[in-house]
Amino acid sequence: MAYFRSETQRPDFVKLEEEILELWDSEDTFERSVNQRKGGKKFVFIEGPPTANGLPHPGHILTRVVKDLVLRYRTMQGYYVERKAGWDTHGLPVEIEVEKNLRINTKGEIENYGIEKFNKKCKDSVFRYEKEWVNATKRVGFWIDMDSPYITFDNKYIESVWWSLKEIWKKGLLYKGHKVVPYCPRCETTLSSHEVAQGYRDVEDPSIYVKFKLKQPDTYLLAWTTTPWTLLGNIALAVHPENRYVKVRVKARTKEEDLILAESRLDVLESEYEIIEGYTGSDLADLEYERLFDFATIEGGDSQKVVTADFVTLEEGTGVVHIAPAFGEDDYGLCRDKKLGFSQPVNAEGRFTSEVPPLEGMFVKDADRPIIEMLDQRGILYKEERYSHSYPFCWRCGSPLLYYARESWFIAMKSLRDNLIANNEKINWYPAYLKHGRFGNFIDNIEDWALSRERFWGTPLNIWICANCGKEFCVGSVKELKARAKNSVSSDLHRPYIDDVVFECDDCGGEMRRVDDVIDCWYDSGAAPFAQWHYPFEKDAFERNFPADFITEAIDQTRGWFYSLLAISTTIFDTAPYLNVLSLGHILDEKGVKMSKSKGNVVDITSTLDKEGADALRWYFFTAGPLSDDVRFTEKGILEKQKKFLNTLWNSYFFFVTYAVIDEFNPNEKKIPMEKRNAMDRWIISRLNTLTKEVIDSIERFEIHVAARKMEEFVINDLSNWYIRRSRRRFWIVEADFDKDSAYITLFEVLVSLCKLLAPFVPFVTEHIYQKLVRGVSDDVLESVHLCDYPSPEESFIDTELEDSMALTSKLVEAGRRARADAGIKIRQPLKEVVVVCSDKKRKNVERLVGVLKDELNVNEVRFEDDAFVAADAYKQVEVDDDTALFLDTYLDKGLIEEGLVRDLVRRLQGMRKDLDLEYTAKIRIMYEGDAEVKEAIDRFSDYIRTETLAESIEEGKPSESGDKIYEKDWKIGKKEVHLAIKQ
RNA sequence: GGGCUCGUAGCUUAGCCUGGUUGGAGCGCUCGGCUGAUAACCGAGAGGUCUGGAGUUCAAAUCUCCGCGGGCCCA
Repeated sequence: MAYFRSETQRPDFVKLEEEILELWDSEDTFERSVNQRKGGKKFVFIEGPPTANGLPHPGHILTRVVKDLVLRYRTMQGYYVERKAGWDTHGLPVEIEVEKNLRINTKGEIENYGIEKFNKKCKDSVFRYEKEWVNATKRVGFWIDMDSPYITFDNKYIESVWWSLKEIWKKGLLYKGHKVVPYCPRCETTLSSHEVAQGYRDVEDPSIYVKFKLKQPDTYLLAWTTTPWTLLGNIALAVHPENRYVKVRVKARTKEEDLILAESRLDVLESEYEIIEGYTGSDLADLEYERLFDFATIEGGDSQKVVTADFVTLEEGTGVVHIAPAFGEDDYGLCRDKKLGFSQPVNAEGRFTSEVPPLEGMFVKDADRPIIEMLDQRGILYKEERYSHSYPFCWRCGSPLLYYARESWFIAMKSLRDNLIANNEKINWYPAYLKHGRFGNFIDNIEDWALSRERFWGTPLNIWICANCGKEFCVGSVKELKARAKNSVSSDLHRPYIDDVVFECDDCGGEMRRVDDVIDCWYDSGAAPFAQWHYPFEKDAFERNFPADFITEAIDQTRGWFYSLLAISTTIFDTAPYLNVLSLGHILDEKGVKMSKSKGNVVDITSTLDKEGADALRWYFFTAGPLSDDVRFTEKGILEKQKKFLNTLWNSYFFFVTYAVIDEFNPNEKKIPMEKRNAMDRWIISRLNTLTKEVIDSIERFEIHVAARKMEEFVINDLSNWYIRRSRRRFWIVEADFDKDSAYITLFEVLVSLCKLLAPFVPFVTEHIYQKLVRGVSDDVLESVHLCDYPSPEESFIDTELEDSMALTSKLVEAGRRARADAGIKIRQPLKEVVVVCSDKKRKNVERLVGVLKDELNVNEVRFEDDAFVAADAYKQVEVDDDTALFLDTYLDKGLIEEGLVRDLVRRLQGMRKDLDLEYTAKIRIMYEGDAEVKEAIDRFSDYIRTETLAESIEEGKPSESGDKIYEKDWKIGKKEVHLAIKQ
């Protein structure tokens, strides 16, 4: 009885994968792989939650298979690896999708439509592509628990987020300030940076040089701006502290006047000038000037003075920069740092308020012209030009965006800078340069986190303020909310329900109402380490799972999720929330350009999965290069992986099964100790164990591509093209044989180990092979390769000397083939001998593998000599390396020629067998016609020919009949003509 | 505009950290060979201004600086 089932030679990998998916489903293999490790060491992973309101693209697939690889690997190593899926569900992108569908644009329109209905639509929309995500996730083999995922819009999740915000609030780190944001005055919406980036266009704007009068007669600071309307909000003028500035005397319309500007910007002056004085920027600090427009009220500090700022450049303008904190982020930050005042003469629609009577109600961009005219009339416009630059416009409606200070809530991250830096030190970054590079630089210069969003669909900001006395209160739980509420509390914590909840002020008895804002959805996902477990309302799961051992996402998350996790964890727990972070590159199209919807070059991953399958795709990603590098996506590349690697692996397995079936080989009955196996066997086992070591080392360093490439080389070169090719004949022996058993048991062991090694990388084909090789054959074994332990190297099986010997032998084989090619003698022609001239040490190494050398070079003898060897004329010499040379005896005697002829005949006969597609074990009868030399050779070697071709007889002559059972062919071998016939 | 990162044969890439034999592979191409697991394999060959330039050095793909191009983040 056969122990193995025969196998198809050309697998349909896609079908195979679908069958494996069904197997895993029906046997709960994933759940069991996790649960059987319960009680073992923990390996904690956090899923960075994707948003399911768009289809998964190739980049998502990459992160999913990398996560899967690492988690399967750790699981097989015995770790208990829980894997909770997560969904990111809040935020502006979701709202924008819904707005598009409703064909509305502005906040006003949303309010008219109804926040309740709007948020319901948002909630429905976030799982629009859930099915596609779940399918893709399963299809590529990412094992993660999608049945009980964390969802950021869940009440429990929100409650945990509220708890954390209250912790921050209690520490006094949550405060209200202003944030300058890109703002569309028409849509009345702030835009995310991603949206802003979409809308840059080159435009021409007025650029004006304005004279700010100092408190000395006829002396002015000359400033430059491309947004005249912002002059109404001017608070200060900035100069660079170290730059050179000069006072120059110029002729104005009627009189002379003095202007101050940067020395290197003097060429902006249009008239003759005379330099009066020079200063550095810091000399100018604190100079006071007269207010340009005396309209808007200024609150909260000084104004109309010169300050220094490092961001002032000398590439354009005058080196004197007009500062309006309401309209520029740098400006706002500078005024805050220098404790200057603030003025906001523009309303939410981008129109001047009643504080500016001459311009009241006018849209700011339309006010540029009247403002320039006003300045000109007052004689303080030095000159006007046009200026081309790129400026952001609203991607929806095309309005120019305004940078605009809005009230906003902040987390005081700047005050925690040292803690962030210290906690970052606890994290291993892959690649390492991110730690002190991009990420380190970012937190070195960290700014406070603008947390609030004036929007609808998000976690409501849990702060209530007393309308009467201004007292703040932050709610930290649902229980607290209910306890404080004067009215009933909805079971849904979202807007608009939460907006109706009012408290009574402890201090004055006034009515406390919630601020209108929701929070940044980056805070939601950054809270995942605890919010996914509903901490602290439920404690166990979080305490087991913090901090995480591992997270991975693409490089763009450096300032996104990687940061928000660290920021929140630092404010609340003052520790790092993850210990290892692997940053991945992006997927580019085949030209090396990023994939984007607008370019239309996004590859449809499902078609790849339907054609080449998940293993080929995974293997392509894992071998393409360092995971931290961008990778070009080409279908050709994936197909090549399937052909080269998967097919070779398959064929190695197929070869084994084919002969194991014929021989009824049973691995359970044969135990052959390593020392009794031949050198070839010990070599491949040694290589396998060396490989195991290298693979583990590489995975531990997250050098996934190194591990994968080493395995690929092993499969193709060592196993398939060397071990199996060299060992083939051992499997062909018909009768029971010790050496044959050694070969079987060795190949079997290698294949099974290899499956385990490869299982985290290509989980489908390895599972299939395991099922056929192990599960179907032996009782009492684990039901899945993914339930097995990951191999660990068996040091006693590693024989580096033997590996070196084989490497040298292989070099000698190559050299011998070169010599044959030089001499024009084909390999099929046997030769008398080859002489190897080398050191004693090498000789000893090669001697144990001399059979391999003889076989590969088709020579009858291998002889070793020292340097003194002098070759006869017939010897062809080739160099092997520095101290090794090889001499091939090219002399052919009659016997050798006959042998060669016979080899040629056998080769033709084997070809004919293949033409007939005969079973490997089918017997044949041979008839031939040829000259006397052919007959003589065949007579002499007839035993050999019959063994090789499984012939029962070999006769001279032509078959008398013809038909299906007879196959005849004329051959030309060298100069001889031979007729061959095969009878079945 | 700023920061970070990548750029090696037609394509995919090793080597770069720690400078030093004629810069290795694979795919594709040409020629020859081999072939009863393999759309495989083996040998020879063509194909490289190692993105451009400058510098450091006895010596640079490798270290430094300045460009160019791709990518990411931020303005």
